[in-house]
Amino acid sequence: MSEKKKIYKPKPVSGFPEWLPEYRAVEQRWLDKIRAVFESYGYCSIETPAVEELEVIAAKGEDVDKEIYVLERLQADPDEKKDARLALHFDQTVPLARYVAQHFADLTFPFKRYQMQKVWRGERPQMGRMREFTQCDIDVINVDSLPLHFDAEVAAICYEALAAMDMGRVQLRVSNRKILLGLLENIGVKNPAEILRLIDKMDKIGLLEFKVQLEGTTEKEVKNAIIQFVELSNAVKENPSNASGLLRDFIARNDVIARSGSDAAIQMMNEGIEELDFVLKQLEHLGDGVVADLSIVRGLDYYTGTVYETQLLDVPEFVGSVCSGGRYDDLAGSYINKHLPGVGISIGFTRLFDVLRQAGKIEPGPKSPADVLVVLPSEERRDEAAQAARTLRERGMKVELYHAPQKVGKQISYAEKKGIPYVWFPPFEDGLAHEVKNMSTGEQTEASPNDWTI
RNA sequence: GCGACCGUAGCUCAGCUGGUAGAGCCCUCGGUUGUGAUCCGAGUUGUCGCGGGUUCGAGUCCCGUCGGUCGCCCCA
Repeated sequence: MSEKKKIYKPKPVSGFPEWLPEYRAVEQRWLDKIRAVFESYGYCSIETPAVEELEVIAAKGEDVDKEIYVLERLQADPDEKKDARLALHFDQTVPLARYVAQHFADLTFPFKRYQMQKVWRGERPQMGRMREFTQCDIDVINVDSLPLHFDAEVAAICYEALAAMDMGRVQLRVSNRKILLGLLENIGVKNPAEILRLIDKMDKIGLLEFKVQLEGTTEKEVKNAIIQFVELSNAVKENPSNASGLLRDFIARNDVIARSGSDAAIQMMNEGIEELDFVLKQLEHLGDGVVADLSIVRGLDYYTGTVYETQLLDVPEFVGSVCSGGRYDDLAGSYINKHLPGVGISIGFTRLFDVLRQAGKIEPGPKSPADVLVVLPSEERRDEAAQAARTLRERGMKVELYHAPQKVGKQISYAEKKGIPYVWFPPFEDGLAHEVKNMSTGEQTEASPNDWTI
């Protein structure tokens, strides 16, 4: 009686992506390139644990709570309530804050670090949105004050990292929150969050729909000022090189601002304009890869100045940002009694990779890293084959030795399927020479493991 | 978390208004002796997501449930 084996049918867990070897190879190559660019600017690497105490993560507050995965044992002890609850981190900025506070005495400031790790968010997955994904973060943190220079530097680094991969045109869009926040405060907006969210959606919904949704949110005078700002924002988009001129002009002409404004608010706007101006000037060498875009707001409320988003111009079907960040006045205020301003930007690596993969923009790599497959002619000749493989490996090649003395055709077809470019034939009989076959041309020549090169 | 759609072999899917499962790909073997990608032949593979209901009979209809895709919220 043959009882049927119970099979648990494998299925993917939605939002937890995994790739086949040929795509994983590309992913690894890309990560190496990003790392190389980060390090070329002198940023160091750190890694923090996958989990933090829930208290630490929830310090960011509000509606990110619902995205946090908590960690617990299936069979928890009844008295385990006493222990701190653990949670998977949902970004790398909060762990960085904790890290900096914790190792404050041992770090050298400005602290420049990059971090490439998985993060987890309990969201409904869809195109470009996962529950587990890799982010490549780069941040600078300093004590008391942080030069504006870094706002430009981190953006330039990320742009360079993206350019190092073959992904078509990307555009980094920069704004400064002080401009919009100053304006809204200035004109006395009572529900800034709602307005900000709406402005952030401008690109997606268009000016017409924007005006419709703006109806009923606030009084007329304020509304007009906002619409004027959005029109200004569109004008800047059309003529990004004149961003600061357009902005200054806007303030000078706007009678709502002139009449009702508080000095502090106007000062904030001006500050924002100065800062944006400086950052854009520092990034001029990147051409139209970097533009001003006043409609960029960013949801996370700790950003206080410069903010960034990045679009893949050659994948129009995906409008989300693949690389975002900004400046925060005080990163670690909730963990240490120091003032630690910072600026950082994060490449949404998995999003970037998956969107490009689905758009057919990524050429898969070989299924094996090997350069050479050494054929095993027979058990009697295994030593000779293994020796040839060792010699080639010692000379720097990646070499796989076939595992069983099967028919030669089978061994070659294995190399073909795995994308191994060369097949090595040890002598099949005493006195014969080694041979090597180039799989793409089919050409086969005599060769010696001691001096053959690819 | 809310809404719409979907769930048949490892993969992509077919299965008409209910009558007890099929194709292509993949995989394995073969088309003699030491050479792949083509071609030809043969073969293996399914609790039709799960549970219940209607029916003489359900992959096919109904309910529930779980999973997936997309949209919204939000974001990398």
